[in-house]
Amino acid sequence: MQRLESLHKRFAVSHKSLFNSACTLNSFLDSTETYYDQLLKSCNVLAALKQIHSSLTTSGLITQNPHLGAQLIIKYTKYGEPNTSRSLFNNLQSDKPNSFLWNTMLRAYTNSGHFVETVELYSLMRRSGISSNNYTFPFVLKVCASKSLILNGKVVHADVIRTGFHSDIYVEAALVDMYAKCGQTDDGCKVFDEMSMRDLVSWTSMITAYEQAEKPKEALLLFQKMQQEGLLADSVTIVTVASAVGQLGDAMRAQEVHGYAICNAFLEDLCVGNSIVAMYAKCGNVEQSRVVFNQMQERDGISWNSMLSGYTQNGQASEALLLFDEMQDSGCKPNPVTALIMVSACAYLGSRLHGRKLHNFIINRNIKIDATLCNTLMDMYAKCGDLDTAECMFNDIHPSERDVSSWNVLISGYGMHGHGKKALELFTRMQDEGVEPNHITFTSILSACSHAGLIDEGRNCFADMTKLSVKPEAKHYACMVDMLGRAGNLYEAFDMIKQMPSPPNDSVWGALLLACRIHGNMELGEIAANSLFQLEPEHSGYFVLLSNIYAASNNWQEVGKIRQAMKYKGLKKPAAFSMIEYRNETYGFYTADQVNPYNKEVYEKVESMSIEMKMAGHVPDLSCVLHDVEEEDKEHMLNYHSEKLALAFGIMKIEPELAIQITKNLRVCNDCHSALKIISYIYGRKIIVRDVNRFHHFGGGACSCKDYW
DNA sequence: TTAGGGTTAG
Repeated sequence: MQRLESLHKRFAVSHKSLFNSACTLNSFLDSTETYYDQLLKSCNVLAALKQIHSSLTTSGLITQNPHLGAQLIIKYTKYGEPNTSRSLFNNLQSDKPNSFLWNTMLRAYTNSGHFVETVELYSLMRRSGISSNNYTFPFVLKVCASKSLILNGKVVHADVIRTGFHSDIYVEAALVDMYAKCGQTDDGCKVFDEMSMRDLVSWTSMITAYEQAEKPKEALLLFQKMQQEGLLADSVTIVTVASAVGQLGDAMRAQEVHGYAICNAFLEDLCVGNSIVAMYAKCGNVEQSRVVFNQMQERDGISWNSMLSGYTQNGQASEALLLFDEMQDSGCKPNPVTALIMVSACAYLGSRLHGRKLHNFIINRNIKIDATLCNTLMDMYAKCGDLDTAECMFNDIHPSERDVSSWNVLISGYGMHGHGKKALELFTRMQDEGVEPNHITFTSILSACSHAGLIDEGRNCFADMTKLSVKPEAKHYACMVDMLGRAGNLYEAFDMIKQMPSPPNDSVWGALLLACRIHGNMELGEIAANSLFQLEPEHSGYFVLLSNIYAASNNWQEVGKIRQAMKYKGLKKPAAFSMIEYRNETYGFYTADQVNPYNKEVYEKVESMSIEMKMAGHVPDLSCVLHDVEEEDKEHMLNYHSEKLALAFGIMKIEPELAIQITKNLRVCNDCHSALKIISYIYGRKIIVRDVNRFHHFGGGACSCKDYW
């Protein structure tokens, strides 16, 4: 309070000398603002402004010097009184109209986010015959850029040319930015190419334009050209360049950018640090992200969010959960973006416990649940096996507030749980309610048809795409190939790939390879695998699938060759891992796990389950063991698959009336799949398994996937 | 005596 009183005294002293000169006023206004800003955000700066305003009006100074009025206009708007600014502006300009005051009012509106008012005022300015100048255009263009008002932007561009300011470096940079943000990169490029002089900001604007248009190669090429012309980047340029490298996913270039930032001391800039963290994560080098993150002198919410999302993107959702705790310990408050990232992490993990806890956290912390967060929460529940809650949330959204993503999430939720018919019903309902399906809707519905084996319905949906002008992309073809492959129509699937308008990607060939593995087609399997080895030479999963095909036909020689190739390339099959939740705790099991706390009990149960299954007629499917070993050893290996260990744990611990839910990081093997079916029958238990592709609901000796997965 | 370029989520 004492500090506040002294401020008031200083204010009074300055106020007395205020009439002496305009210079005193400006510095006074600035100092008032700074002091109040720093000391008390809620302090009544407005009262101070009003006092000054009235003194200036009484003395008549305000009409003599336009800059005094301009200061008040800017500050009134800044402190939440745009209307007071506007009436002051109206009074002043009716007295003595000049461009400077108009520019000031435009500046006040633009910088305080009153975009509609900026556009309206500019329009009034034109009608009133006040001439615009090089200061006018950047403000208006900035609004057109941030609101994607391309039509208004073009009108302003015409005004720029008409008034002869098209060679002003500030106006040109603003034009480049406006076109870029309106998605018209080519027009922006044209302005950029025609510039007679370019400074760092012009170059950065154009580099950003390419980066925003997801053309990272062009962005980086331009960055190179800029350096060739002898310009040194600043921190803003580096942020954009880092983002472009992230889009490209080029780990080598990521190191170069990082090096450049270190050499030029840009890393001290918080934004640069954040962008480097995000860049490394997008290039798959999340360890390096963490190193940079740990080295940062200062961190804000974006730093934490970048690191959290880096872990999630790279499949290290558990690390994200740990870091989330650290974030709170450090005193950084999670924001809605943090919530979104963490909900996605829980969805990835398939952890219902963490998901629910997080949802409660979001509610308790009053984090606003907007449409996106709501949809992500629904998605999380569906992916954690709690489709009921996802449905409830969907029903709770007012019909007028359901967007296309809300429908997509639920359609895809039904799909992954094998409820194809329900997904189709929802697909029809959304259209009846006037919501247009987009490319994601079609991915969800096609995949739902595929999971449920609804071939004809799937074909119809694929045909609907053209009718609804949604262009089929590779991912849609992948769903179709998966669906046809499931039905055993391998050659029809292969024909579909050949007819694709764009080159097939890895997911398309991957779907064919999976179908070949299930139906034991070595000929097409080899074609698919060879294409995959060219497209994704480092992806171990495809090697494993092909070796599965050979193993199934006892072709151990080929299996050996693949193992050799994998060894040569340094590829390893990721360790199989299954997770189960019991009474607020999460338990994880690796294959042949020797470290879990229930080791002895679990292994005893596995052995007894194995006998029970045999008695019920289960024959171990030894083709699932890739190693060329004795039959008896193979059977032993099968028993210790991670999902079987988790299952044994679940049978022992989880109350009989509750479903046993297991999440696995890879695809469930054939033997485990039949074992799960038979166990569901013997023990009369409901077992839900989420594997890398979908959910399997086991009960009464059958699975919802109808044995295709 | 006013002006142009930036990072995180899906």
